Amino acid sequence: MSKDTLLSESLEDYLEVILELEKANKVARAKDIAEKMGVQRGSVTGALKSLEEKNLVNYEPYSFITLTQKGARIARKIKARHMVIKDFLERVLQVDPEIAETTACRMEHAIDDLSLDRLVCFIDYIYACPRTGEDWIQSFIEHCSNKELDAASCDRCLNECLRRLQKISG
Amino acid sequence: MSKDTLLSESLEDYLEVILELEKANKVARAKDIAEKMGVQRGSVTGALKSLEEKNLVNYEPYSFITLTQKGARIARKIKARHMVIKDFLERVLQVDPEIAETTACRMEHAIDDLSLDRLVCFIDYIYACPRTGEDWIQSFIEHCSNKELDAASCDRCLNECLRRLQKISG
DNA sequence: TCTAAAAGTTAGGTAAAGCAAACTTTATTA
DNA sequence: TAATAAAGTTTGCTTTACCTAACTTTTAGA
Repeated sequence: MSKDTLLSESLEDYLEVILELEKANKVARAKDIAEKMGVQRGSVTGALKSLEEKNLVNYEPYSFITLTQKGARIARKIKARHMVIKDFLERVLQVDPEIAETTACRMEHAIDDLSLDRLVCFIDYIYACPRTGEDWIQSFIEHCSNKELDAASCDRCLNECLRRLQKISG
Repeated sequence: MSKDTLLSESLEDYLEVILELEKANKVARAKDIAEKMGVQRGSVTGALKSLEEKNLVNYEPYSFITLTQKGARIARKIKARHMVIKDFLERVLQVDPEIAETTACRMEHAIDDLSLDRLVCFIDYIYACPRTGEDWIQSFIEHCSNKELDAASCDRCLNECLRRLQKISG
């Protein structure tokens, strides 16, 4: 029924953009899709036909455009991938938001479901585990420039951790 | 000179495969490229012409195939991306090696240089920092199934960390 | 309400990447 | 060394995804 129709990256992008426009305007218009995708209006028509054939959008010439259930499910999935990857790049790897955005746009088509689940879990774990968290990531940034763990900041960081551990184990 | 010729994913894959074959056989043969890429022999000829035009391979009809300096530089870069991503998926996220392999094959084309650098640094940091390392990842796996941090294993994990911290701070 | 502008579609074209099948060159071996 | 097998190339076709330009439909204002 709703099995993997194996979409191209391009069609995945269209679904994602339509989802965003639906959320913003209740309905997507071809012109806005074209604008968001950085593509000519004519190209949108072709993509819509192809998505319609695959039962991912409700579309007929000159009509409004909405996602079908199946289309919406896929669009949300891809958007979720995007957000998780962007989050990881930004909050964990401390990548600049703009770069994180464009890289997430590409990686969202490449990651598999299992790895994504793990990534979600991993980000969660970093912030939940008393051994890591905010300050641990802070010291990652320093590590990035130093490459070598430097004694002074490592000490500071360890004390932070110790304090937290003592608080927990009483 | 050797600036970003903006290769397609497909051509990047060809370079990577040629690099591997060169490493194994000193020289790449079209038949082997076709086999590794899962593509017909005829398609390889086309790709080689295109790579030759871009000065990435030394090629003329019926000749052996080798990478130019520029081609080798790009191929190594992509291979490095592949290895780093695979390493992260396997050793950090604990993704099954086969899935890690195929996902790395796709993600290697999507990641940017800065994020890759950060990822390298991050993996290094996890294993270098006394707060994390092998046992911390071990407990990540448990966290993955439990979702909630469970008191018993968290305690065990904390003790492991404490022991290490005490050893370091004397 | 009628007409221009905006939105949408169609038609024809290009480029990348692949296929299958026919063909040519090179290599092997009898 | 000749003929045959293997490797490589060419040709013609397909699909995807885009473009531009001309055309049609819809919308909105005078």
